[in-house]
Parts: sequence; structure tokens; C-alpha cells
Amino acid sequence: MARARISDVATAAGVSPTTVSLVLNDVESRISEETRRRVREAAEAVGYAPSSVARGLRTRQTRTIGLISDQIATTPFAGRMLAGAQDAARENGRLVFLVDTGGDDVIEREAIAALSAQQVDAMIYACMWHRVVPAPEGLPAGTIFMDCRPEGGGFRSVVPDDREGGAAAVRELVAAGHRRIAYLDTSDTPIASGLRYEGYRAALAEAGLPFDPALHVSGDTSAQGGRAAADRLLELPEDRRPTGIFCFNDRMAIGVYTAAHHRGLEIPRDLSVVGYDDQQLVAAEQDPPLTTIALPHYAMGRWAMEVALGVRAEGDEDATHLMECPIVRRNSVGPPPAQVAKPSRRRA
Amino acid sequence: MARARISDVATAAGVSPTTVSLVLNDVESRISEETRRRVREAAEAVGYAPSSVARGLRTRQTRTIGLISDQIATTPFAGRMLAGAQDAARENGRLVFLVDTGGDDVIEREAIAALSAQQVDAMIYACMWHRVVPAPEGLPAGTIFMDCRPEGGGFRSVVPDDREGGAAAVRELVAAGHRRIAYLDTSDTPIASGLRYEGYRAALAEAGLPFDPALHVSGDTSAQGGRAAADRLLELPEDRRPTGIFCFNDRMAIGVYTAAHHRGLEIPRDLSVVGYDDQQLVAAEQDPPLTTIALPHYAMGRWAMEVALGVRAEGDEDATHLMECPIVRRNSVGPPPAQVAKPSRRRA
DNA sequence: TTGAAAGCGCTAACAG
DNA sequence: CTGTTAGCGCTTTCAA
Repeated sequence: MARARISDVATAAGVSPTTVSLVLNDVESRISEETRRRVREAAEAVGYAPSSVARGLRTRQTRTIGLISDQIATTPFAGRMLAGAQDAARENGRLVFLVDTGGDDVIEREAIAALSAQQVDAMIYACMWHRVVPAPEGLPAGTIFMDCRPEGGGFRSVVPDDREGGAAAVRELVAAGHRRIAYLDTSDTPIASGLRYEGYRAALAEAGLPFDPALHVSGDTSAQGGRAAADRLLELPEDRRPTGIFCFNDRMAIGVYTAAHHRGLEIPRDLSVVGYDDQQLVAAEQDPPLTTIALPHYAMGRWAMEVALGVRAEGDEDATHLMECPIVRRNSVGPPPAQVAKPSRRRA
Repeated sequence: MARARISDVATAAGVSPTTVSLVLNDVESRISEETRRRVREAAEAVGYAPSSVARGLRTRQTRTIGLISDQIATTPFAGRMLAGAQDAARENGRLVFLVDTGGDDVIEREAIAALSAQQVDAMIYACMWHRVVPAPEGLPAGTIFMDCRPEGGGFRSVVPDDREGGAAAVRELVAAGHRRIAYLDTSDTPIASGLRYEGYRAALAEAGLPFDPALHVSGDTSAQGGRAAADRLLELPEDRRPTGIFCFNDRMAIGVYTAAHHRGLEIPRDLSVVGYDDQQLVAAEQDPPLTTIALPHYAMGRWAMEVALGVRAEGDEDATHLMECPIVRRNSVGPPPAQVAKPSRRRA
């Protein structure tokens, strides 16, 4: 049996299609209560559900949103970001088209075209790592950039506040009494790592702690890379060796765990560690569970969708919104071993 | 400036809209080459892109697919499954609506209604763990169940072949020479664990190895749970203790690692371990990297989309497709310690 | 308080 | 080889 149309409801209720439309869309309140009831009953009876396609053609509003992302598949973060966007869309009665381009420019172009052809009401362009990206051609005005910023501006964007996050990580270590704090950095993701490094330096300065270049090492963003970099740190002579390590991400922090274990160092008794990302099934499952800075993926997803829908007012057409990265305290931070335990008074 | 319509192209090319439609859709080859060229040029010139909405209304085919899932956000597997479905959709010129219900029945009902209103051409209903689920009402005939099976049948479905996967894990251990092989089970997910257990028993039997109930222990599906269960196994007297452990999943396998380390056991020298899931950033990042059975999420996603689109012919309207779970060999399996090293000859 | 009629942009019979 | 006409299912003037 075919779908019921508005005219079926009209016939069943003995009114015109106009009236049905008016009633079902709650517009034109001057329709009599009696008629409204009849219409609703008829709609129910024939199992009527309006066709979004026909409505979209007529109103030029499809109540759909396009979400283009470069890497849904290969990162465990995607889910949270999608969930945030998804929830906000649903709460506002919108459906979302999801396209994963795998980073391929041709696919991306086709996706933008297909989404435009579908007349989506808005578009979100998401990256899986905080980056500055060239804005693809054909993106409609008002597109929101999520976890990335458009080169040269022109669009609103939301990204994690990596600078503050880095500072928060270091402050946590400072508060526990550490004075020799290393930053285990990477060069794989310039934007985020640079920002976190700035936060590291700022927090050091604000605590009156000197910056020691030997405590700033790099590796690639894997457990392997973390371990290699940590080895260099732990080979330092006792009095120059860090008592706390802030890692660019959780995976590298796992490498630090491994390096520490192989030297008989126990965490957090002999070494404190703070990660970044709060990666699902990684940070919390370590032994001991890792204290880390959470990437606010869910919040970014929700924010992006809400401003895309115009539900959340955001002044500037061209502004970057910085989303706070909250600290998640677990058990990888303790006081530094032995004598250094007394917290330093700042001098500034 | 507004979108160009088909009539704009027609005017520009000096033909009728019909001709434009015919040319652009590559139908009716009797249109002259000359006209075709003019039409194409005109379309290009005015920047014409057909409206999918109008076309959908007219043809009753929207070239969109609805994908409903219960848990995108909270599992790291979702990505692979989505990617598989996504890729297949794109290759066939389809766009996918993604809805995450979070397992909420009301949201699920609304999603089904909204997707039907959008007149999606097909629907996929996905679960994030291999389960038997009551089929929600309102699902269109031909809906594909992904990683779950509908209670009472009536729909096609695709699920991992957990039984064979379990057998493969045990065979790997058998091939390495192990004779006392434990199954570290769970009761959290009845379907998958039961099937893997069957595979475990079958592989044991096929190798002529006795089943020892003491080697079948359970815990909850976390590193914690795995550790607790592993402890019980490792407390067994030397001659009854397993030399190889097949774990329900990778997270529990991590718990086995922890339990082993705390007893000074080294993997794989003193104990071999096989996981299940091949969980991103978990299995491969362990020390040593974990040998495991991969859940074929990408393949299931692709399969589901292809049969939903009718691209892949599948006979039975009501059949369950079993997807192979391939083994991923890394470094957590070695020969059993000491004397038991000689592989047993089967008797059957 | 309600209905008639037009039209969103496209495709598909059918005519020429 | 191409154009005319109708209509997909809805909303929205405008008129009654």
C-alpha cells in the first residue's frame, strides 16, 4: 500500500488539503476546534506522515544538515564529535547527512556538490585533528569549521583551547610540587603541539620555574615515539631528570609508562605523567589510570551544530571559538620523589 | 544569486527542459550530438546542478539511505562500520543519513519516522555489539540488520562469525604447541561470548585436547575484569595452569598482561595470549603487540550497504550472513614454556 | 473559518 | 529528433 497523501486526509476529514496543512502545521489558529479534531483523527486513521521531500521542494528548507569530515573511520574521537552534532540536530528536528572523504579532494568536491544538490540547510566541515586547512571551494556561506580553522578566515570555527589545556596540565604538576617538568612534544601536528607548548611555557613562567631546553623532547605520536622520547629524558643525570612529564597525547604517555617500567620506575611514586586527549579505552585502562586533559569533542560537535542551525547566537561571521579542555584527574600524578616535595613559591 | 534551474539551461541552450533532462541524464540517445553539446555547454555556463529534492519528488527515489545505530559515540568500532557503509554508498552515488539513537526507544521510533518521511531508498539498522534484538516497528521491508539479528527473523542481517573466530584463536595456540589453553570468557554479551566459546570447544576437540572446566573463567569486559579472571587462572598449580589464554576481547587481554607482569611472567615467553576485536590503539600498542582476532566491521558495513542498494545479490530475504573474523598475528603468542613444546598429534 | 489555484523543479508519457 | 503537458505532494497567497 502506498503512503497516504495530504489529499487522502482531506477527503477522509471532509475538508480541503489547505485546511489539513494548516492544522497539522499549527498555523492559522482560526480554524475551528471541531475541524482541527476531525483533521487530526483522519490523519491518524489513514496513517498520514507528510513527505519531507515535497515539503522541501515547496519551502526550500529541507531540515537536513550536511556534515563532511576527513576521517571518521580512523580515529576514535570522531564518535564523540558526531554524537554532539547529532544530538543537537535531533533536538532541533534535523537529520544529518554524513560524508567521510578520507581526506580525498575529489571525493570532497563531489560530496559538497551532492550535499548542495540535496539543498541541505547548513553544512559543517570537520577535521579530526586541530588544523588550519584551505577552505574547499563551493562550501556555502555560513559553513562551520569543526576542529579546524579555514586558512584566511571567512567562516566560523570551533577548536579546542590547546594552549590553556597545556597550561592546565603543567599547573597540575606544579600543584603536586614538581619543579622539573618535561614536555614530551611531537612535530606531527604543528598547530596543537605548538599551542600546548605555549601553554607549557606560560605555566612554567607563571610558577616561576625556569625553562630547561633539555626537558623539551619530541617523538612521533605513538606509544613507540613516546617511549623513545621518554628514554632520552630518563637518561638525564638524576639532578636534571624530570619528575613530571606532560605528554602531547595519551598514546605517547603509554610509551612513557613502558620506558619507566623498564627502568624500574613506578608511576606516580617515581615519576608523574599527564597525557592529553582522554582517549577512550586508552587513558582510563592504564595501570595506573592516566591523568589527562580531555579534548572536548562532544562539546565542539554540539556547538558547531547549534550555531549552524542558528540556535546559538554567535556574533562574528568569522570568529574562532576556543573550547575548554578540562583536566581529568586519575592516578598518574603524585608528589615528586624525596626532597623536592615542598611546593615552590612563585616570584612574579 | 539563486540556483540555476533546468529551465534556465533550456533557455540558454535554446531547447526545451525535456531535452535538457534527457541529455543530462544520458537517456534517449537519439538527441543529436550537436544539441547535446549545446545543452552541456549551457549547463556549464549557468552553473546548473539538478535539485535532488525535485528529482526525488518526481521519481520517488531519493538516492539516500538511512542508517540507524544504537551507539556510535561510545564505541571505537563504529567508525570502521560506518566507513564501510559510507564507501559503498558513495561508490554508488548515494548519500547517507546517520542517526544515533543512544539506545533510546523513543528516539529510535522518531528516527524511523523521520527517515521514512525523507523517503530514503533503504535502511540499515546497526548495533554495536553482536546481539539478537527485537525488530523495531515501522522498519521498511528490506531493512538490513548490521552486527545484530532480528528476533524472529524477517530481515537480512550480517554478523561476525564469532564461532569460527574463536576456533581460529584456539587453533593458533594449538599450532604453537599449547595443550592447556584457557578461555577467558564474559557474561556481558551472551551471543558473542557463547559463539566464541563454541569455537573454543570445537578447536579443542578437533586437536584432541581435553576440556578442563577450570580453564574456563569469566569476568566483565574490561581490563579490570580480565585481570581478575586471569589471576584465578594463574593461581592454579603449575601443572594445571594454562600456557595459553584466549580472551573474549582485547581489553580483557590487557588485564591478562597486567596479571602476568605482577607475577613476573613474561609474554609470550611464559604465557601466550590471544585477544579478540583488534581494537584500534589497543591491541597494536601493547608491549608486546597483541595477536588477536579482528572483528570485520568495515566488511560488514560494506556488505550491508551493498545489499541494501541491491548491488550485491543475496538470495534469501531472511538470511544471516556470517562474516569471517581474520586473525591478526603480532607478538603475544609463542611456544609454551619448557617441556611441553612438542606439538600434539591429533587423534580424531 | 475555509477553499481554489498556483507553483516549488524535475521527469515521463505522448505527440509531433 | 524534440517539445507539450501533466503531475510528484506539499504550502501559500488570495478570495470567498
